[in-house]
Amino acid sequence: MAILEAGLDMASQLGLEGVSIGSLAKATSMSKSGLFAHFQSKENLQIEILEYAARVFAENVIVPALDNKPGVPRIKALVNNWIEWTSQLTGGCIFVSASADYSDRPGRVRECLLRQQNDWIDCLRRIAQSAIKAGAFRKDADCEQFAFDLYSLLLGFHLYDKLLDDSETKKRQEQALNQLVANYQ
Amino acid sequence: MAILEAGLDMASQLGLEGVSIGSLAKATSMSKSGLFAHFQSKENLQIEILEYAARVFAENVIVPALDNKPGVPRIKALVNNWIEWTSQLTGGCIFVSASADYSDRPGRVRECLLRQQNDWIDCLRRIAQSAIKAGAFRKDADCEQFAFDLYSLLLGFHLYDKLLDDSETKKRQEQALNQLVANYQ
DNA sequence: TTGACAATAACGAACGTTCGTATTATTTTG
DNA sequence: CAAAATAATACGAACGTTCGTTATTGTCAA
Repeated sequence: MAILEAGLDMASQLGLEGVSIGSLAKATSMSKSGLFAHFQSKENLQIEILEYAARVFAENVIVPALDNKPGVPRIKALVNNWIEWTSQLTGGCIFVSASADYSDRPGRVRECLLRQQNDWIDCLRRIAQSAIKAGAFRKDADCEQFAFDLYSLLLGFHLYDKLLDDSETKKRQEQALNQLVANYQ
Repeated sequence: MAILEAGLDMASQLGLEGVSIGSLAKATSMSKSGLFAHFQSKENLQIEILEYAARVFAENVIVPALDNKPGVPRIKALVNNWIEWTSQLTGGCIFVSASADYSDRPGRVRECLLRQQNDWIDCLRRIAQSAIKAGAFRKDADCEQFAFDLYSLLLGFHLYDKLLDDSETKKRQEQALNQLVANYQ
């Protein structure tokens, strides 16, 4: 859907809360009312943008990573896909900004986001499990901890990359990832 | 300043962009115009909130951490102070949410935030250097990398703690910190 | 020591704009 | 022609901002 695509891009720049019906209508060359008819509230629009983002995310980040063989190749592919995903969105990963925005804003949007983030962390955990099964990680490696560590790394990269202009950020990320993987081998 | 204190709390919940003159006036039992006269624009208000936050942050997080002796004690104190800081603010660390908000929103607010974040990362780097000098870290430890790793860890903790309801988040953070420190010893 | 005057702070009212939403019309399409 | 999609128009509320005014405080000459 073209509206959601524009909405996603706008949300990545201004945050989900910054997407207004009027500005999104202008961006899609539609009338405010015509666009509004598609959703029935702003909350619905926000949720549909989030779910659209999750579909794009799964398609571009998760699925192609699973094509790689379990262990380090799959992990590195996932990280690179994630970085590619954040660099395509003008203002960065929508889930990162939304997580900050909705940390204390109850409602259906937050619940949706929470579900998605739990799914994502589950995904990271399963990737660690597949690494164990493939013999790339220690048998007793803590998969939940791995998910925490890896997500933290991605968040750190995101902040460095989007806010600061540190030209060495990519190197920092690679070094951290190598160390992280080593800690679990 | 009482206005800035209320503004900081509001900004931690709704983001810096979510602080409106009207709502802040209501929260401080002032008139919109009376409050507005203190700042001369919303942008000024946002910047003053950020700078107030930086003062509180330095006073409650950085300064008391420096009372501990260099090395692991100082690092753990800093981390614990940071966590305490984020838990006091209703909606979490204002710098984290602002970093997400202003990753693609040029202007004076972003410039101010960028300066502050560079200062913070410098602070982390210096703490690693003091750990080296005290013999707690390897002589060739990469202090810049340490700053990246530690800040990433804090960001991961922040997301887990504020968004998800993972009761094991504190344990995850401690384990990650122990591993992180070990990597540099 | 008092009276005049400037400065400061806060006020309520209103500006024009944008917000999300509702109702009603018009167009497009099957 | 019926139905679905889009547009037009309007609503009340909130937005940031400006205005003119009042109340309080501090300064300084008479």
